Amino acid sequence: MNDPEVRLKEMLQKLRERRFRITPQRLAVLKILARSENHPSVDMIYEEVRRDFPTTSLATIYKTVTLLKELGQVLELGFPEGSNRFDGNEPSPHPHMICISCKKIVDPPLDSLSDLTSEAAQKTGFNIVTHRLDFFGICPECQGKN
Amino acid sequence: MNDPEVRLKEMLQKLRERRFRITPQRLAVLKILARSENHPSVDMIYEEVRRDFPTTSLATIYKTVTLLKELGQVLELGFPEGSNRFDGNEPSPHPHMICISCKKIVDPPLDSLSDLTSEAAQKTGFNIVTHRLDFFGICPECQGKN
DNA sequence: CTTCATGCAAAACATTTGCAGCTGG
DNA sequence: CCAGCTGCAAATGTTTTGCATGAAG
Repeated sequence: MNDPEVRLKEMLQKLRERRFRITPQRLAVLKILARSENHPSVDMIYEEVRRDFPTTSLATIYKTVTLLKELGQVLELGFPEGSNRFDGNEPSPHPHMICISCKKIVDPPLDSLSDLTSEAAQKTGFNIVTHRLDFFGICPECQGKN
Repeated sequence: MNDPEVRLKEMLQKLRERRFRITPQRLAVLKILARSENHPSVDMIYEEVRRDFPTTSLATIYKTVTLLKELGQVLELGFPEGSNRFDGNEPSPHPHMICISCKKIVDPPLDSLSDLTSEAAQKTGFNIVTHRLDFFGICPECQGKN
């Protein structure tokens, strides 16, 4: 896991570079994303920010994560059947393990897909920009619960 | 590519096994999915079915693809930012190359991910049920168009 | 004939957008 | 100060659902 303090500084740096304002609401979102291991959804972030800033709106959370995504400071994992999840601690593409029971998302320690990516590019002629790899299954905790 | 005729027969077989009715609308959808190489969206299927059965509703297409998915006869590729795409010709999980410009989806000839899957399972303790691997980039045709 | 499928319209749901008023720098 | 942000509510777009009518077997 990356150092949350460092990640927070990097995020703030990117915002300042592009002359975006650091509002209390934004700072709260950044902090949550910088340290999160649990790949929060917009709703989870919203609930947490609300504890400190009860008037915050969902739209602001959406706007903030969208902005951070455009700055390359957060990785969005979109799901059609539910709300999207975000990784601000490690914003580069990497594989995810998703528990279909409790919806937990963890990062497996796997080697990169660079070989597979170049093979795919070479065989299809595509110019590959990014990728996404998700494994779906039952996490150890949920296996016990049956 | 699998033989569309064979795929169609397999699909019909599965429907009959479970005593689902073969309606003209369903048959039209099955045919499109069995032979499609282009991973059609519900809307694309809808437009095509409408040519033969102009009164068909979108809801019926949704119901049919959902049914086929439950029978394991179609693979759904869900996308949060747009409409989902379906592969009825090869319903098992496999990698996809997605053009971010023209939205075309093709199957690259890549070896399976079984090694990576077992490594991920072993390292995390997950019981892996399925997976999804997408590469996003620009297809050869769209590269020319700049 | 009886059960299941169709087609329509309304509902559901996450996300986006328009805009008036507020505020960071 | 004032450009850019917030918060509200309304809009969006895809997919789902309820229900009366129609057709498969």
